[in-house]
Amino acid sequence: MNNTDTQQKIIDAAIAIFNEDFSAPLEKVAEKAAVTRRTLHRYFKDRNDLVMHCERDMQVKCRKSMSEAMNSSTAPLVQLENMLYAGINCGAKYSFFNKIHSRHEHQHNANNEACAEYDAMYENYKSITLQLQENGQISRHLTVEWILTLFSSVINAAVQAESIGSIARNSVKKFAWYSFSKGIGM
Amino acid sequence: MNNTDTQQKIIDAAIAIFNEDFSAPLEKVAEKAAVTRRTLHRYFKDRNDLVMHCERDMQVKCRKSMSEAMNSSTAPLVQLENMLYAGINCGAKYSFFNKIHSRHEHQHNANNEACAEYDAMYENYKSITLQLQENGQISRHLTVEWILTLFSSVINAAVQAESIGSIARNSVKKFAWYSFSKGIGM
DNA sequence: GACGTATTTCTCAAATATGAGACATGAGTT
DNA sequence: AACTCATGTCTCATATTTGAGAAATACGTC
Repeated sequence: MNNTDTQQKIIDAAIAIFNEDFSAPLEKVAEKAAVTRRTLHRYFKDRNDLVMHCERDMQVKCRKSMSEAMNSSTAPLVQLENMLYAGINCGAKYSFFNKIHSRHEHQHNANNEACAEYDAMYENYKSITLQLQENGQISRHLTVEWILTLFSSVINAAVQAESIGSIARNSVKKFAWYSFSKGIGM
Repeated sequence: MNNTDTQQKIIDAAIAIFNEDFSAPLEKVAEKAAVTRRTLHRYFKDRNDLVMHCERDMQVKCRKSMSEAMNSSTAPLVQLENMLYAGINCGAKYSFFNKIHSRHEHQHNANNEACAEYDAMYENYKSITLQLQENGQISRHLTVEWILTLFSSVINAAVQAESIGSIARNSVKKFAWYSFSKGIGM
């Protein structure tokens, strides 16, 4: 196995584990990644280094998916739908990225690259929402903040449903979009 | 301060902390509860004991709120709305209770009191949902599982929105019910 | 103001988590 | 078969977390 593969495998495992339990011992990450703790430490100096790589990875992957969704159309509604699917596709990467940046402990710093990315996503999203509200395509009495919170929540729900496997994989996205779009008054 | 007050204060703090970070050091719980770690240990034998007390507390509180909601009416729709509000009122207690019982690691045991309670809530909820679907009051093409997942997610969203304070406190419940009810095709 | 109880402070031993060196192993390359 | 590179194994030092004893202190009550 290529060494960048291993590194990525560890990062993916870490994101999955830390998303559920941020202070979980690195042993669990190693276990999930099917490597030794010793190997993990060869790739990442320490816990903090690993977390930073996770953040970077999430930032890059989420940005990529989200901008693809944005570019998929000029119609805000289509963009929004594809952004929802993009979030679901990113899975834990999206969930954790959001969680970490909306935590209380996390004090925001616009100079930080990941924070800037989060801001950018937020702004993109906000402008689409406002446009839809102005056009009267979605409810005007909901706040943009609530709509964003709901957006993340529905993605979480979908990701969770997929991982539990309680719902047919191909139905999840349809359900998610149905519930979200109706939920914002479409 | 009464000693049961202190115990409860610690449990509440623990639920809030563990909900966000399950393996967080007990120091953080003590800090949140505004007591010394030494005091915490006088009330709880060890970490596991504390977690068990948290589970028990969540189980009792959630059951109480949920059964009140159930008894508030015989109309499924009113029951459902009040169950949503009940969940939001329980805050982290509801979120964490759900999280813990729907985790992968957690293997379910119907003999366990808390698990039984979770099952009971689930069944209650399920029967209401099915009734509404039969009556044609909500969409029939969504599965009960998805509706439950969405229910929990919307509660999480509301709880989070309240704790962040990004949305006026009295609006949150209205938004949540609006989005949830529309989201299930009402 | 004395008394009992809860809590804090200080301290320390045990348990667990972290990080890394030294060497063995094993798969793939030439 | 000799070589390389990634990974595993075994080991150990250090750091952090955990749990509890002992004495000091705060707090309400009588």
